[in-house]
Amino acid sequence: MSRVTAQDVAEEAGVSLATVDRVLNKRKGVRSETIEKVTSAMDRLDFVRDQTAANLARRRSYRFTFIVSAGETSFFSDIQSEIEAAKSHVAKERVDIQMLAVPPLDPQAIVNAIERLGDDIGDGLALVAVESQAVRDSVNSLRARGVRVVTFISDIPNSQRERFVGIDNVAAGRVAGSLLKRFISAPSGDVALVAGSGTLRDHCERRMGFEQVMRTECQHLNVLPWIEGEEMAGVVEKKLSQLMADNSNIVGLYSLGGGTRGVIDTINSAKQKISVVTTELSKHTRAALISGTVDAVLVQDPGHEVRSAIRVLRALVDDAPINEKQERIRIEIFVRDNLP
Amino acid sequence: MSRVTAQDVAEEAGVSLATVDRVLNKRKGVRSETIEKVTSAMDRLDFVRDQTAANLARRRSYRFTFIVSAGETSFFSDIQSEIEAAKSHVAKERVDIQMLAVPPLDPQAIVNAIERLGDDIGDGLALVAVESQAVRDSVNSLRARGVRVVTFISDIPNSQRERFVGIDNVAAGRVAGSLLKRFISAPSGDVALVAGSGTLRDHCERRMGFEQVMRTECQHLNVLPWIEGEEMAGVVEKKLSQLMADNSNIVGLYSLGGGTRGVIDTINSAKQKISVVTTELSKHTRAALISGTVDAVLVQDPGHEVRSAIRVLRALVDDAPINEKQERIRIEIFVRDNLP
DNA sequence: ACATTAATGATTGACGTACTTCATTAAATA
DNA sequence: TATTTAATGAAGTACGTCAATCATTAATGT
Repeated sequence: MSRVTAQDVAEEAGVSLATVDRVLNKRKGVRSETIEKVTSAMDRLDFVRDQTAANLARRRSYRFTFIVSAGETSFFSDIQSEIEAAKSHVAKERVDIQMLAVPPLDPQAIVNAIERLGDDIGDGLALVAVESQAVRDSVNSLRARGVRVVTFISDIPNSQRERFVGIDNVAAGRVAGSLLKRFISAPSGDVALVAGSGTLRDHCERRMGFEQVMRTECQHLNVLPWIEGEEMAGVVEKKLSQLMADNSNIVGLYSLGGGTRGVIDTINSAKQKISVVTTELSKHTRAALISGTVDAVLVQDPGHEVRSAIRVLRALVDDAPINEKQERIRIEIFVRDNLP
Repeated sequence: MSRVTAQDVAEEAGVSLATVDRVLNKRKGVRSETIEKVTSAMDRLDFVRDQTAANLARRRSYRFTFIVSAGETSFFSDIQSEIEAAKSHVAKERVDIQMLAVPPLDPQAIVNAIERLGDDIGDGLALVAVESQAVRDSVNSLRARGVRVVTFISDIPNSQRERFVGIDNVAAGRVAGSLLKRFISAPSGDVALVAGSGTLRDHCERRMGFEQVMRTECQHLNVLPWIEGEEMAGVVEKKLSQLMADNSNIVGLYSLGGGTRGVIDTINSAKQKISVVTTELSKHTRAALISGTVDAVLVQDPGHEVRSAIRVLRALVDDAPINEKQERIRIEIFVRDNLP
């Protein structure tokens, strides 16, 4: 039994192929009772239109742009290589992807990039957003032009972006908190907090989630003022070793942004046994997990995020439903034993 | 700039379309130097063949069969509904899926099902395998007939199955061990182990991984003889409450299979504070995570597994490369705060 | 009754690749 | 040199849908 075609539906419904096509593509000029005849015939025959043939006939090809941060963190270089990998992978399916790396934390750079691209931006944009009115406006005007926009990794709420592809950062912070709560067996002590920059929404949100848990469930633990590491290992190392020299009672640490290498180096050379949770799966965090310096690493899978962004953009362009379960980006917890 | 077609390649290489096609589809009758001319032209023009058009022309449609356990556990009912969901989703791409549920733990049922299907099994089979020579033979003869076979969730090594779609269960057991090791703050105590059946390979492997960690890293903890719960909540509850009555010093528990509801009910009605790690994300384990009865739940994502099995089977049929990163099934750790 | 509009049919040519047939040319063998 | 064999070209059909055109029919208004 071969597949049911539109022609079969036409015969079953007693109409012409042209009419079936009109119904299929929601073109006007069909009486509602005829529409009914056709749709019921489609149901009876279990017709599913062949997307591949449809795309071919439509000459539809998708063109998407990724604008990502050119940060020197391993996370963003992972993101970039995942985009490259996906690019060649989806090329077979008539999806063309271009990537632009812009200086991190610079709203104007994003706005300029979008301006410069013009129509070359294609059918959709995946954007690592930075909180800023200029970016918000830029996104909104893209949407007005019919370009589909998703934010990526870092969201910009209250804009017309149609979706955010990334994790719930408040929840990520809470996960860190509730893991540390369980990991720390000491009856009391201080907890250090290392972040990248206060201007990054995702960092702020993680911190918020973490402190929520600490405040409400860990009265025995005292969260120290946070260290702003500027995403640089050297800065982190300097500030953290100072902090540890000043506080001999540190029992836990959460590093929620870049510069994790600095955290690891500092702790390795310290004597205290500290429970540590960090982000990002890099060479360094892997080694630290295995050696036991770090207890858990919280991660968002860059590959999943890139593929998800592409699938979502495609679904938006096609007006197709989105498989929510598949597109949910996980807050992944890695310990020594489930490292990939 | 529109896409590069095979026709463009033909012109660039100074040959006919027919020759390009011969090269593209590895048909014989082309001189090696001509092949070189064509492939280099493809490189120069960045030609990527249009899969959608190719599939259309080939009239290729895929037919895959899933044989899964009809177990009454929530995990397998999740698997089944994910297969149903995927079925309608991939139908647009000319992929036809049928599902067969067979009695769990019954090798002969699997063999019979495969026999009965005959050629109706289609191009590929995803099988929740059971350790047995009869099943192994059955798989091997399918492979000999050209049917592509992947095992699914539960592997059957030393067979000709081309791939296993599922998690590393030994690693999952180790994860449970190293989490409990950190969660348990008591200086010493007993640890209970609840499994389903000793005849299930995945359960044995998890147990092995768990005991590895306990033996080598947790000398202060004593793993009690394991409880065989037969995947039934009632049985688990009975045996576990007996065990807890006999041992007043239980500080940790790992439930690695079905019947987790029995574990939760028992612990809820006990007074001791026990660190608990379980499997499966069900209504019950979610509630237990939120209430704090359970500390962590280790999960394999059924949706991911189903979609992965389909993608892998398709790649096998097409002789296409497999995106290893995308197909790696994660050992997911859920705590209260990263519940989906 | 006639003109107008709306709904439908019939037909056709894309889209990019697969695959076949038949003819032609070049190379290898006798 | 004649003959077989291998390599290539030329041309066409098919796949299932889209989209456009033109012709036809039915329904509506004047």
